[in-house]
Amino acid sequence: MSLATDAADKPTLYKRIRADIEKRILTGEWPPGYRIPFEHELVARYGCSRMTVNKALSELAQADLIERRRRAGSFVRRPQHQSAVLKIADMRAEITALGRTYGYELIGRKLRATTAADRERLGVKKAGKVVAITCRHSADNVPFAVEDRLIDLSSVPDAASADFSREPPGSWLLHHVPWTEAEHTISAIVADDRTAEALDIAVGAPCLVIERYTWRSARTITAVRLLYPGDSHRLVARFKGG
Amino acid sequence: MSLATDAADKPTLYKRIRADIEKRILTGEWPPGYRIPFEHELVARYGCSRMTVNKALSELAQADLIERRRRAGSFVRRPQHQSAVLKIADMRAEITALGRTYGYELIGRKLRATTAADRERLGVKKAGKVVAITCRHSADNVPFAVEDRLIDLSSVPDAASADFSREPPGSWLLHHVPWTEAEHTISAIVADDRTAEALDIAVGAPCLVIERYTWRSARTITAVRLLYPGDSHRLVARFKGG
DNA sequence: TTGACTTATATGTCTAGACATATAATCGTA
DNA sequence: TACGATTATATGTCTAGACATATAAGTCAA
Repeated sequence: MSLATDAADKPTLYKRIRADIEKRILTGEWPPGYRIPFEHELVARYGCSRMTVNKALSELAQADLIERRRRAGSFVRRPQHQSAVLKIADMRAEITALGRTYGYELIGRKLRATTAADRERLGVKKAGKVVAITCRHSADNVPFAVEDRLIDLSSVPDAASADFSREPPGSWLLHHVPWTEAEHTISAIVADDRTAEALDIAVGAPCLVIERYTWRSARTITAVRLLYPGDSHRLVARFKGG
Repeated sequence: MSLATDAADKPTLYKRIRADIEKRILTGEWPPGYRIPFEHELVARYGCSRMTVNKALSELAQADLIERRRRAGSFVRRPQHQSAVLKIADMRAEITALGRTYGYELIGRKLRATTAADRERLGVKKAGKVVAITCRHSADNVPFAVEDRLIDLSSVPDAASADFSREPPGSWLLHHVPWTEAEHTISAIVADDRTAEALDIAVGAPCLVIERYTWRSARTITAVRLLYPGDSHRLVARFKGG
């Protein structure tokens, strides 16, 4: 039998404190600029030690919900519209999540010495070798996106002998490269002849372009350009999702 | 005089521990799946208490760099390309950051009862009133983006009497609404006659579209649609930026 | 009024313990 | 061999202290 008020002893104390404060901020009860109770006040309110409330507040500060200032206290921060978590899912995951059948097709693969354009695109200076891959992802046999990728072989030598006819280079890399950082650039273009044909859309139709440049501790790994039919595809980014 | 190895006693111990581990992960020295030393081993290595290494590891877990499993240990996670922090800056900040002069111009403002299309766009069911705003942001007097916005007056009644002829609705809202969540959708279109004229580009030129839907604890606040010339504007998202 | 100095205080970090809990590994039994 | 019970252990949370440090606020002199 549980107590009358339903003890709900599931979450730990520091998480409850964090959730309590987060709720007051998100509902507007504690607006931006509001000084939330001092640690010693929360200690008294929750009847716990300072380290416990400190952990709750530290996590809120890490999430940019509050700002902590020595001697002054902790303050609710202004919402920051400008920052959003953009999910760029793995192509297969993205398509299967839509309940559609994922399809992959290798269009071209070439191993070559870097051209000046390749070096420009990869952001490297020295000459070297790359694998250039063109492939297409489809959903229910309808073109979903075309991919145009360069892999720097000086960083990922194994890619020279990898078989990309069945496995998309993106997932291959995900399993063969230990850790990476990436930069994304998003823009819009209209389809030229080749793009239109590859995506099975009209010439002049809008396309969304995502360019991703990936590296690991200052070493370039890959540069990829993804072209989506612009009117069908949508990227959804949710801010401050709990 | 500092010691030979350069003591560098600036950062606190837990931050040093966190940075040490992060570095090994990022350089690939500890690849995905690698079991990082147990807490008690790190305690021995750094000569500190368990709470200190626990704080370092907890933050790495929060940042999704490692995964912690009871009784098993802590493991380096696989890199997660699919998540990137997309910065959608405030328009003025974005333009001034480029070293250009920001300009704002109100094109139209209308207070009206919601149409079915408005309700669809705002995701509300009940009838009500909205302010519909169209405006233009420019950089060095060149059109930079056009904005088309609805504000739900049942959530933000003050917006009815706000003066949007000088202040963009985005910054007005930022100062009048306590805290919000948002969802962004990005797509591409080609400019129709009106868009082409507003952005001073050719009909049929590509445009990048960002739609943002904002709410506060389940209450709709605003829906905004931003149109950028697609070949000039770029959104940059950086993943796992230190 | 202004600037320099002092003080009070809230947060930042850390310790040396404690018990809770999930679970990998082992052991025992059918 | 397969499965259920037991045990060992790494992490999860928490405490009651401690000292460090940045800084808001007050004090005092020029």
